[in-house]
Amino acid sequence: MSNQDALQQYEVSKYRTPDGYTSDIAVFTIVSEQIEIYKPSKMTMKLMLIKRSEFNSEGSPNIEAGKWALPGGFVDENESGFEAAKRELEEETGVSGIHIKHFGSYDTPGRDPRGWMITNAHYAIVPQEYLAQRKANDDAAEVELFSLEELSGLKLAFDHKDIIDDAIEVITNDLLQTTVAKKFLPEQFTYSELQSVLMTVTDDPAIMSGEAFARKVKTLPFINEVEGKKTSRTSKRPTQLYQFNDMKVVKSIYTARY
Amino acid sequence: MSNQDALQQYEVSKYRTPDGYTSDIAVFTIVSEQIEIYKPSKMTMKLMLIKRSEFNSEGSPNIEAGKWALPGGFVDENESGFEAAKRELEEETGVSGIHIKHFGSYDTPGRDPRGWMITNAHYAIVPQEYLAQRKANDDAAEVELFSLEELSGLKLAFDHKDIIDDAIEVITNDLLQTTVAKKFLPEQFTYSELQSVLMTVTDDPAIMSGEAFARKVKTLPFINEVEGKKTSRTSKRPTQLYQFNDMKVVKSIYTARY
DNA sequence: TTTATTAATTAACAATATGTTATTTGTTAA
DNA sequence: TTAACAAATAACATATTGTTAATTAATAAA
Repeated sequence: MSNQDALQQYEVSKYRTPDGYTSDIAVFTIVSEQIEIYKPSKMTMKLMLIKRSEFNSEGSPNIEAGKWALPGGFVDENESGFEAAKRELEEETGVSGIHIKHFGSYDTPGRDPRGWMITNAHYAIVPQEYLAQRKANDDAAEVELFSLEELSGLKLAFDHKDIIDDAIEVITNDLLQTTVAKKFLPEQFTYSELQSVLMTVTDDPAIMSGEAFARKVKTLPFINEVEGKKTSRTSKRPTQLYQFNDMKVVKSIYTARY
Repeated sequence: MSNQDALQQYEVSKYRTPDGYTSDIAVFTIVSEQIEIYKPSKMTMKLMLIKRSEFNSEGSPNIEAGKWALPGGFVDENESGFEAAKRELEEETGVSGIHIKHFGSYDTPGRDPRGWMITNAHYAIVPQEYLAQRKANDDAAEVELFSLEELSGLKLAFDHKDIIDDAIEVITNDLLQTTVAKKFLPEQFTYSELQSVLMTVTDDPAIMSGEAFARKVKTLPFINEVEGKKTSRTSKRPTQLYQFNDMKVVKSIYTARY
């Protein structure tokens, strides 16, 4: 019996199938407020949410209208959920080629009143300039950036509260245990800029201490000093620039210091 | 316009929906071969695969027959993909209450010749005794444990090669960066047993060195010495037992040693 | 021009932690 | 008794960290 024959006898209609397949994206950005020139910026992690409108694009009343939600939408038949997320991110922010990563599936029965709906959750990292641009382009749409603390007070659509909580945990871990921090930084950065990014998700004293961290950055095998290149972004005194190389790092909790 | 009204106007049938929604499980176990009594066992990580049969339970010819595949199956309407994975794991191994974790969604168009099929991939950790039991119960079924090296030579169904590669990467990272190693160990274990588990996925010299690792285990905040309790499983000389506490650990690559 | 200011950098050094080799211990089995 | 051997401890040179202090290179105010 060949695979062909087996295929002919397979009836797709035999099983009850989901009523919808969507992708949602938690878009994170770090907003840096440079209080004064020649000072390191104060960085804050923010999440972009949209307010669900009263009517959808076809004029029908919208489900969960008025609540804040993650951007997202239906997956087309000829694309993967990941591709759909990329497409929707571009539709929402006008940005492509940005870091985006799948981190979970949400399919609890009853999570969406419209039926058996499955969503794939992704997080994306978008530099703040892009989002500022988008906001300017489409001022009517209700799009807003919320700091992680502000999120707890919001009315959120569907099970997006759960998805967002998971997204925050995942991005926190990834920032500390992988080199994604680079997606929040310019190609070349100072130790204090890297430090500020990490401090949006950790208060580890080994990272908070300026001298220790500055010394440590020089020894990390996945970061290179850019010889002779300096900037005055963060200090009057020109400051050494660094950049990530493409080394892959996995470090165990059994060899760490505590 | 209330949510109720919106719901009434929503037509489920408007969108093309997937043809099937499944869950697959990569079942890992560590096989320990104790060569001699009073010696630490040699541990090897293995993955359980099933050989797809020629005909399915209803007597119809089976798709991808004869190839090795991850156990799994269709998600029911009234359960989540995670619950389906638990159910299927229990059907396959007779075990419940075991560590199981979702790690990815696979939905590339064309991945399954039967149509638009979405699968959620999970990994499970099952102590070898359970699998030995299962094998004994159901000797006819083609179920086999493969070491990670053996996997590369196999003919695998669908995109299970990709899923398995991802599963191995995920479990490797989790073993090193979380405390899941405990799921491969008895409640109380010796430093050399923990070391053997970790050595199935790493060759970090800081973990391989007996003296250094034994010293380090005592200082890890997420592992407690079980005062006064010893075993002779691994040595003639009674050996100190340890156990994990429930501390949650996240350690950054920026503070590790290289 | 001089001086105050400040982030970055370097220095200094005690306190910890690690890698390594050697020694001791507790037990079994010959 | 004694050999064997994993575990445990010791010993010590080396490396890393936490901390505090000093220095540097620039700007901006006086």
